[in-house]
Amino acid sequence: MPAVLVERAQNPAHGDYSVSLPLKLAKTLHRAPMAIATELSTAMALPPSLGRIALAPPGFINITLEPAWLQAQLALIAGAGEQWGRNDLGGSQRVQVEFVSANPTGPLLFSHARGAVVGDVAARILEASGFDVQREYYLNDKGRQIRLFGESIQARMLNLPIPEDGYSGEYVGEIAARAAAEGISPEPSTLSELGIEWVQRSVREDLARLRISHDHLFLESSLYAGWDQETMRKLRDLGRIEEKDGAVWFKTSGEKDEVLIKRDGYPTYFWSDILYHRDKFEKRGFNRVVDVWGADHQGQVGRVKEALAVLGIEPFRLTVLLVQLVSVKRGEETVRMSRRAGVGVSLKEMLDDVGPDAVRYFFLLRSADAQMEFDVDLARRQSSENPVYYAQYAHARLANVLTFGAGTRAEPALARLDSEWELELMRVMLRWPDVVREAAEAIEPHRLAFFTDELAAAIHRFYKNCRVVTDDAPLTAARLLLSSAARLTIANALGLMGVSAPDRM
RNA sequence: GCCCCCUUAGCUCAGUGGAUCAGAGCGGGUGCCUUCUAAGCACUAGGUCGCAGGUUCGAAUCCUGCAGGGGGCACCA
Repeated sequence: MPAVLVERAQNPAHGDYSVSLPLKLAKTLHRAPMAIATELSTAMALPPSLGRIALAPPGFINITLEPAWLQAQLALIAGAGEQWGRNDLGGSQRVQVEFVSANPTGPLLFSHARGAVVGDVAARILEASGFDVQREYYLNDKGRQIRLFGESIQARMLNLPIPEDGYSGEYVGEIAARAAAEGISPEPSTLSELGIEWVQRSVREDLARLRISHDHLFLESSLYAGWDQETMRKLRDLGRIEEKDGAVWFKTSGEKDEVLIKRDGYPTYFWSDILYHRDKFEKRGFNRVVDVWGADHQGQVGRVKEALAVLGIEPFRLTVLLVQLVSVKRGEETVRMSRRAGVGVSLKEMLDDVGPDAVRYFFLLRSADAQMEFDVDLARRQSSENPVYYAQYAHARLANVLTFGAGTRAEPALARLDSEWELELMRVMLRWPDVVREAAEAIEPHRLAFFTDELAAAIHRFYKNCRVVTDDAPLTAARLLLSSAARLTIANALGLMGVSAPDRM
């Protein structure tokens, strides 16, 4: 028995909803699809006030919503306020979204911002869908990179050569200068602490400008206060641990095993990942966890999930969003961001250049799993070509007209909202709750941006073709109600994306 | 060699089983401001949806193979 019963009609000419079940049942029932459609449609007993049913070959049942029903929704939408579009998919399940989590050895690059925006909006979507969400930042505050970071600062303080694979950015000099000014002794461990503090402040500032903040900071070092030994014992009991060549290995079910603790005594990132994720599920009891990682970490997904399975945690509870690379296009020049190569544009620079709204909206106009090119010249333009302004302008126009018509006192003549533009606008905005729910189910933030763009188009067409404030008070009142519902819808959509919805532009 | 993502209009990208679905934005072309913001609207693009097979009543959408781009496959992070 096919599961999907009612879906959105793909073509507006076919109505609002479409049922293709007859086509799916035809084979198993050995009956003509149209005959099944006829039978099903009579059994559906759709209230006539809601919509009407039509059959279409080769076996579709189409449902078209009645204008009166659409019109009656406006007051409900306008009255729902911030609740409009929210759903209860999550049923208060606890879900953690972990994102950004870059090594604390340097300021954020623009490429980090993509994951930051995707993670933040994923969190917002899940919140709007009834999940109890925690935003977590994971801080790698131990390990080789941290030691190198401290040594690099020390080298700058003492005018020594920077160690091999060390950090050479300008900010390292700034940190060294500050340490010197405060009379801090040039010990690498002290200096790395100071450096992390400095970097974290910079990261928080950049993220704040992007309207992102986390609920919880998790220190990697906290995993090594007993939890590591406890987990190691458990894996040992499960027969998954082997000591070989001076290192500690995790025995996988596949060809090659994985090192957990290196010969030099340092843990691998894999080991930290295991401890960290076990902590999330077992110690802190999250029902689900969403991690936002760069695409270059793709290879770790499988082995982390395998380790979770070994520890008795169903792997499906962990969703890893792999965010693909970003390149930055300025004029004719394209810069590919690469962490390895150490080239890249800083987030701060881009925020200064194009502002948070454009950064957020542009990232959301691409699905996370597609590599993207960020067109700086387009994002920077304070004019019509810029998609951000298109959506914000739709909101500003409605806000303006609502102010302009605020004195209207009349019973809205809802039935007169019957032009193609008015009905189209109602149909688009009524999709909003489905968009939120589907974005939550798929964890695909970009769906919000594509919906917003469609909604903005419907708003602009309505505005162009239907004068709102006129001498005709009942019609004016009706159109103001429509404007109010539409303004609320696009405000909520922009709000879920963390993009501002200005009243004036 | 193996694994993951991508390959759709000049450019950047949506759409991942359904019926005029071959789309949007940008760029290019042409119209539209005496009335609530023209940061807008209306027309205008002929792209074998990388290629070849397969499954299906039906494939951009699923399967297989191949090609191209990117990312992984370390006792690196």
